[in-house]
Amino acid sequence: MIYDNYHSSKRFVAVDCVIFGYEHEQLKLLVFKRVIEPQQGSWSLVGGWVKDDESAEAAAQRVLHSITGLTNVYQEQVQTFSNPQRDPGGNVLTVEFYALIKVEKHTNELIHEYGAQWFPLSERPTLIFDHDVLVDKALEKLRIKASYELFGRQLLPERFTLSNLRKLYNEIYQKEFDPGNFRKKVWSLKVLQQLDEKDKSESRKGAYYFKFKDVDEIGAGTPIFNRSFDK
Amino acid sequence: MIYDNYHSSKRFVAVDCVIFGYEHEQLKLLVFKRVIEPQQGSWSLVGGWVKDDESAEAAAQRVLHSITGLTNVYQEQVQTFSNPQRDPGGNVLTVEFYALIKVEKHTNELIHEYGAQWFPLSERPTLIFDHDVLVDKALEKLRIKASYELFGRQLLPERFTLSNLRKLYNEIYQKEFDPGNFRKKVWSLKVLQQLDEKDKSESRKGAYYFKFKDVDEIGAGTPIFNRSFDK
DNA sequence: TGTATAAAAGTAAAAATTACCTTTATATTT
DNA sequence: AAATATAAAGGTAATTTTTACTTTTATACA
Repeated sequence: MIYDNYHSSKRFVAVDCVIFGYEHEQLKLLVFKRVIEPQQGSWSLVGGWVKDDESAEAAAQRVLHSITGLTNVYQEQVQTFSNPQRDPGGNVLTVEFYALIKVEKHTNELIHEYGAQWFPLSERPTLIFDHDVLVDKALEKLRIKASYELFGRQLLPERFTLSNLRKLYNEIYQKEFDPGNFRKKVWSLKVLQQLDEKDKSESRKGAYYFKFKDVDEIGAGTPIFNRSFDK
Repeated sequence: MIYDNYHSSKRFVAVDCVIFGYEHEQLKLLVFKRVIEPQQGSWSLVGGWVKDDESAEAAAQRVLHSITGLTNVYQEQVQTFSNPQRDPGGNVLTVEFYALIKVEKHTNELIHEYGAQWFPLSERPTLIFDHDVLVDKALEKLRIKASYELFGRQLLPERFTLSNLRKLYNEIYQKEFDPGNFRKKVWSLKVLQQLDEKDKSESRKGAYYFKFKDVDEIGAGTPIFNRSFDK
């Protein structure tokens, strides 16, 4: 090691994960009861220390695996918080990620063992430290993502109706999209494939199931935003 | 300190700044000749260690001040790189920022003393480690920023013509915007104020100078992108 | 006085968005 | 068996925005 002179003996490096799920037409957040001091027992994001020989990305995957049993969880780095005073327990730099998972029974068992719990985003408890800010930032990034490309692959089941998808968008942006216009727009993006089967649970007529096309079937850019300044 | 058990004795925390400037109708990057091993003498981004009692944001400001003499430099966090192998000199986690500065004579003197140098983005030398990736990420973020809101306040002089602004956009997106359409679009955003004076250096007729309105004069949202999915 | 130049303003076609309305399919009720 | 109710699916027309141009303007210089 070459940089020895410059070493800090006081800073810790952690990851925190804002874990989003979608169930019963609600966007949900997975938080857990803190098991270490300070503020043991308070609600907090799921996090952990970054080991010496791993990247923050790998640490986040490890943490996500430990509470959900899932591997290869979809995650995006959000930003890093490094104010030395942000955590009263010490100088903790945390790299924030958001993760998207499908809420399912078997993962939920593990989650319970872990003392974690799903909350609808709007009913989540106050979190420790700056974690409420982290949630806001993650949501902001999520919204930007969902405006750039059709979103939902990681949150919805394999097949879903356009109503399911629209309601997810309603949740994300906290507004009501027009069913007809939403259908037209989404279909025009050419990233969905219509299936033969219908979901009859919501209507007499039944709504066709759709699925996301495979990633390699989709052309490079299918932005939902419409750039101005194109010429 | 409560977390002592979990402390890493091997990881360093740094910041790296992708410093953009704009001069002679070119978007430029400030890089400098590395003064420490490994790869002393190679071109690299401007960076530095994050001290124990400061945040990454503060460290970036400190580094920016040290080479430009400027305070309150505009900066945005880009992302954090933490692959333990990214720097052969040790396990260095770096928080990346981009910064925007006006290229001016007096700052340039300091920059020279420091062994730093401006390069047009397209003619920049290869940088050490993963720094070329960092530049790409910063540029990506810059482009997104410039598509969300009218951009240039931090790079252009106090007053500028619409041609100046358009050429900056040409540089950022590497394409030619139509002068008429650009003018129409930019003016419709209502974030510029037209001045009485003209710049006669580029044309017989002369082009009116404009300036950015003060931040508090500008209404909340003036996106350049046009969201779909608005209803 | 004419000419050349970029600035500024204008225009019309095309595309996208928006706010609706109509038709369709079918399980359930009468 | 027919009527009904419902969400799905598809359609439409007005409006707005974008795009690709053209025309007019102001003025220094030949």
